[in-house]
Amino acid sequence: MPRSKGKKSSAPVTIHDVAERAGVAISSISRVLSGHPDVSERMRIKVQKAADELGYEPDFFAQSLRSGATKTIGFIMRDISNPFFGVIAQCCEQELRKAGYSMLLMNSDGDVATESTNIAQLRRRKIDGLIASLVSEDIPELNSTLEKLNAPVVLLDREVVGLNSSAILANHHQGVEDATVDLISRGHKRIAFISGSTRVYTTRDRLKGFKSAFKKAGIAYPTDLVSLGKFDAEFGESETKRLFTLKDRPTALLSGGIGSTAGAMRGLKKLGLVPGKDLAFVAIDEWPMFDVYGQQFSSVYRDAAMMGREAAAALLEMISGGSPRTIMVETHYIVRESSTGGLKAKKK
Amino acid sequence: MPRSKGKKSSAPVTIHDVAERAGVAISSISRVLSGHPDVSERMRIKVQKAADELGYEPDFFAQSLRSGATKTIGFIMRDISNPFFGVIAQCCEQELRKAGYSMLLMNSDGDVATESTNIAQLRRRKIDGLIASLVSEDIPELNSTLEKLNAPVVLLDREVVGLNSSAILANHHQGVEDATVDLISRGHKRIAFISGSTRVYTTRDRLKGFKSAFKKAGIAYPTDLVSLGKFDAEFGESETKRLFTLKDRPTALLSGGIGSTAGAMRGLKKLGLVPGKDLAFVAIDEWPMFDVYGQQFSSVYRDAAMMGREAAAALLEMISGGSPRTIMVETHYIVRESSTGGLKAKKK
DNA sequence: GCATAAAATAGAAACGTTTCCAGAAACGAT
DNA sequence: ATCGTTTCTGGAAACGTTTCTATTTTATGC
Repeated sequence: MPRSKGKKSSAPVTIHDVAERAGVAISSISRVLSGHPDVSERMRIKVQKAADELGYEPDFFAQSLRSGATKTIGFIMRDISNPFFGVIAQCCEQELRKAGYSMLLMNSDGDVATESTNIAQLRRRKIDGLIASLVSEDIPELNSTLEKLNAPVVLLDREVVGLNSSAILANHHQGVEDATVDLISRGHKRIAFISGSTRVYTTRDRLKGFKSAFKKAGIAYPTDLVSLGKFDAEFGESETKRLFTLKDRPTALLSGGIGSTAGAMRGLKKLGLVPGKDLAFVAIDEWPMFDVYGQQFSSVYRDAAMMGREAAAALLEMISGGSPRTIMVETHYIVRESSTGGLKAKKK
Repeated sequence: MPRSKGKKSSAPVTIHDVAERAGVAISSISRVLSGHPDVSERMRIKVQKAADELGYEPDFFAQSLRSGATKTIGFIMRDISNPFFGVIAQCCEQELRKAGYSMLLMNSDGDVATESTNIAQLRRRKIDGLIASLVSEDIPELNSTLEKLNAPVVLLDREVVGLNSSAILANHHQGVEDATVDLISRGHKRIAFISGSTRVYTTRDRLKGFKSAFKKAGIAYPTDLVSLGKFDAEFGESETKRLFTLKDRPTALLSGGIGSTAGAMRGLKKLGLVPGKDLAFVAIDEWPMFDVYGQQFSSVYRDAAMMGREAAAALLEMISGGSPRTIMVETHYIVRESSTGGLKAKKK
């Protein structure tokens, strides 16, 4: 008689309790509840009844320990408070939940060490899959770290060579190129470009679009106005201030990533420069509500919700044996007020 | 000889492997690694060495199954893509991670049924604690559902009577009252008020501040201009349109919650009404970047980051045996351009 | 009715830990 | 030396499942 007789009603009910109540073996309980085919109708009913009466809920840890599947997906982002990532996370979680998976969320704070600690933690938790927006693509031990996870991986906006993972990539260069072409056609030559680290695809692909627009126009791109470093607001702000106090100051600005854009806007404000008037301005990635704020900001738009859904879909596919694949998400240049200005009434 | 000899190098290394390598019992491994005091220096070194050499990482599920502690915190929000909740989640996760906990994130999508499914899921996963912003406070079975979790709970901006949980409450009424008093003092009487469901503390406390401002001014508050229902943008937009096309249309608007505000702003835009000119406008809760957008929006501000940190702290405290407590977070009325306008050049 | 196959069930061995218990070694005091 | 303590260690029993194997029951074909 291993377990006390209902003394504490709060003691969780286990598979043994159900077996005792139904008068059958615990293996039969397991079989019924997991939908095993070799089960008689009589048994099914008897077990179901006992389980319902006791309000039995299988213990997750015991199940996972035995079966190996944890029904848990790791999700690593630089910073979930970034609304762009927030939308991705939300859509992703919805899809995963529908499929019976739960999401373990971790912020990397943009720090390589934190990220690697997080991955280690997720490995110990035996996650069934990982969705991540990595801090950097060229960490030496990255591939082995991810492979040791022994679980499918979906990367968001990252290209890691030699890794057998799926990827959701945005076609940044197209949108940025369109925007830059437009600015050039309006007469701009001194166009500033601020984005994050070149250690990630995002920045490299945006830069590609920027350069290619200048190439098409047959003019050299302004190397002194390209500032690549970090994605955070501080960097965006200080670089904006630096660039727009240069002797030969830019007439237009493209700022990349939601953090950079926030910083750039603050910087401009402090300099007393108004987008759409004192300079032309295009934000790469939209802040929520970009469409309704008083000031109309142009942008290079991409659909975060779709990226989240696609990431979930790709991961679930791999979990059920599918092969990794790369999904390309388009970006679109959206022209609003702020694309004008900056050219001292040259045309009007 | 229960386990194969290093045939597959990818086979995870268990406590048995370490024991074998160090030539000691598995119980000793466990004792060393969990920092048990009754362990000799010689043993400690020997075990540590073997564990390091093999790169041993304890299996999380086995640990949890045996010890009962999961080092996992559930986190339920209406919608993580809401930047306000995003900031809370981010700060919360940071604090919890520092303490060795991981965060299981679930969106309730503002739906009672989904929320309850999520809680059930978290119960099966035996979480050590829950932080939640509930859909509603008056669900009949809510208390028992949460108590069955058998884990400490911290509620965000919710008051559930008879539940032994901590709560992080924002002092909404103060900020809203200040804002309303200011609007009244500027000459407004027809002030519209849009916020979410009265089934949660948030709305009720805001309404309290709104009413109390009118009481102080000695005038009746405009019951026909108070619209309480949902927190989402659709509601905010349609109600704004309805209220501002009334015969006796309001001259000012307070919109509550980040979603409502988004909707309200869209609605105003579609009506061609400009905040700060055609009406006075105060947002309750700030969107990120409120300080830099071209249009300057007044707001009732509260510190989301602090709420996140406090929530984590309160939960960790309860996990280590502390008692539940209620933390009040102040709100502040921040006056910007949009507080002006709406009064047909009455004063100038 | 009987042999044979198929279906259903029970029992027990995992899964990888922690923790309890008992025994061995070390230590000081007599 | 001997005896009690204390300190340390090994063995084994949990934790709550799933799954393998063996056994019993039922169905099938003659």
